[in-house]
Amino acid sequence: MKSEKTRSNSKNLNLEDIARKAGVSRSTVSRVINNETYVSPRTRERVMAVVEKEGYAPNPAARSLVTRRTRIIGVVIPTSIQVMFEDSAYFPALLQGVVDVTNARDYATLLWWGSSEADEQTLYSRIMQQNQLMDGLILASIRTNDSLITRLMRMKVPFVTVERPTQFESKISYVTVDNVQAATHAVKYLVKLGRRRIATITGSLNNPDGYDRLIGYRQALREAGLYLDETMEIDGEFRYQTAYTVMKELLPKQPDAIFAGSDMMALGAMKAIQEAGLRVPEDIAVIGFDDVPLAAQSDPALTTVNLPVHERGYVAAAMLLDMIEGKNTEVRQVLLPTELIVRESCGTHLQPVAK
Amino acid sequence: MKSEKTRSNSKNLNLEDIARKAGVSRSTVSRVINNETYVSPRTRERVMAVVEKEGYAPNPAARSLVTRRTRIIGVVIPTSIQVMFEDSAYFPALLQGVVDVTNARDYATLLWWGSSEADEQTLYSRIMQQNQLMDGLILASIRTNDSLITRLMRMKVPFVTVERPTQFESKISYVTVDNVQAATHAVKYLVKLGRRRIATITGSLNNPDGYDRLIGYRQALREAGLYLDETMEIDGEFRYQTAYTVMKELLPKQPDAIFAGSDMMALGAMKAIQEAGLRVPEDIAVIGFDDVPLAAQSDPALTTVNLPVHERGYVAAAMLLDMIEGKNTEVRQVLLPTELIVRESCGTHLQPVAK
DNA sequence: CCTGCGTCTGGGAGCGCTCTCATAGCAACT
DNA sequence: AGTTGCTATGAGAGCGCTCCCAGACGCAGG
Repeated sequence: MKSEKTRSNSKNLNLEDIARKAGVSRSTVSRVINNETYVSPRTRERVMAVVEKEGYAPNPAARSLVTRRTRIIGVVIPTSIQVMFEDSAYFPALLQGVVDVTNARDYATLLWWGSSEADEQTLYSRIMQQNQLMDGLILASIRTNDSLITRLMRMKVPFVTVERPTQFESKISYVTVDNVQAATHAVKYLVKLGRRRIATITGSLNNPDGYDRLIGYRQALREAGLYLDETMEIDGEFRYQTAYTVMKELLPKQPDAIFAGSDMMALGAMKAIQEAGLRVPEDIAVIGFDDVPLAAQSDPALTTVNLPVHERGYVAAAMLLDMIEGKNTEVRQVLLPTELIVRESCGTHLQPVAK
Repeated sequence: MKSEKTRSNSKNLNLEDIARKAGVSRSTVSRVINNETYVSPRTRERVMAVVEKEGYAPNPAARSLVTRRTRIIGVVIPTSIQVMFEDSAYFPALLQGVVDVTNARDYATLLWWGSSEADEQTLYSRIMQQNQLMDGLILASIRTNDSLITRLMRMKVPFVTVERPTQFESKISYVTVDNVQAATHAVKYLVKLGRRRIATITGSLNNPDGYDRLIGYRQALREAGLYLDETMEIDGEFRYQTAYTVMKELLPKQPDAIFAGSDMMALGAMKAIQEAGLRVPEDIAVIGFDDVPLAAQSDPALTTVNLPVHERGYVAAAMLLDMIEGKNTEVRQVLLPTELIVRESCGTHLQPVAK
């Protein structure tokens, strides 16, 4: 009995194998699978039949070795999710927006997500090491003055951020919401309802979203001719627990309204207010930011600013793919519209103080 | 003036370039960057100096073309997140567990996440097309009788599921929680508190988690000698809104306890109960499943079953990488422990009915 | 008949790595 | 001096694709 090696039946065929089976050359098969012109209909049909029968798929490594394209984009989220946005659905919604685009345009999405343990710089080193693996990057929650940004610019890796950059702003493509304008609008709404002692619990100020919302708050007070009191601005780190704690410190100052930089912080603040025996909105109005699903279900239901998070990911991904494919090479900055969602936590129905 | 082409200064160097600069051969540089033996310390040092100075990183496509390894794993989540788990943090936590492992072991994570529009089969076709791009897969929320599973098995692509498979169970490696046992334990707890008319709002029954929890519920009633009433088992689809609706239909049957297949459903049920003027837990006890962050903040705080979601992803990823690296080739099944978290929604403090 | 010009096909080079094999150098034994 | 064994290095082939170029073929016009 001849010793015949039993080869793995799952062995992947290559172009040459398909060419042989179809009685054509490697080049012709390549033309067919890349849907190029200059192939006769008869040949094309014959090749396709073999390709489908054998379940052939081109080897992506070989392909991208020569094309220098991978059809993969990376999404970078440095902080472990719990730290940054707790139980809100921000990153899932953002990611959903991204994959809706990459799915439709036949790209794959590589997730660069920080671990609780590992530090950001390690993650960034790995990303730079692997930069040839990706055609471009979407950056979320990244400090713009980080060396990653400069390295990416130097290596000419296409990227889009989903926050306003704090550096190189004119050279970086980004998509965000007009935080300043939205915050101003929200605070003016409080003013219009008759509130005068409006405090704010801010998100982390090294995050552009958090920072810009504070700027918007100040601008509204200024335009309303109200006194700016720095002790009425407290950092809540985007966290429920922190907001709960700082709200208690805020109570002795007797604010009549709280503008929170996120819904989770608004809910934390509301809990502290209610535990102190005060009523929302009668004693203190609370307004949030984000419009998380939970906001509609709290008691009282939270008045907040709705952000198009899904769209943020969607637009960023679309912009990135356009850059990669050379459809739109110039730098673009997109500000998505926000919407004030009026519910109960500011007492829209009862107007506590006459204007 | 000589016309001199300005070449991109971001051109990636290759092994040969580094070799020339270090005065050694391609092979030697390869040995150094792969940390192989048989390189003299002097040479290694000299090469490393050049590598670092030039910021050289090997081309992943070229490398995996010959090694047939990519150091990339895929995570497959077919349904768009909103459909399946609403605002709970299930998938983020699962993903966090996965990336904690891949980060530590220097793998990259490719996200195959369904779009709302695109159907699952399209996604699965793309995955199969790209199977050479990944060393293995983690499958979440996939119907085990799907053709994807059989194709993966035929192509000998290593994979691990994070639910109990409904088919080929003995041939598939998976990691999940002991849903049956956990549900039995939870329902027995209700029995011990004196509840006798215990209804259940189940998750989707084509999901193994949802199905097994129902099985556990029935088993507990049987063991307690209680009557099994099929009209007391209603599908809540894992959704807050659906649970809210079906709970209203359940009220006329006068249950004294609800075992919900998820926390979100428990909260939906609680809302319906309270809106009907009944009290939780005095009139109806409610017990959930998942221990989402929100469960601790509801009123009353929800008694529920804590699942190690992060660990589920963590263990699955670790198992997959072991399979890929040939450290552990045999099929393994892991059941992670659960924990009953007693809060207020079952009235632990007040024991409404004497035993 | 040749030439020109489209359409279609095949062969060869080369992308940047790894891996096998050959070989040089050197020390320690016969 | 020859042999052995180990360390250290280099050369060559080849992974599976794309892309460039050469050439075959058919058909028009001179």
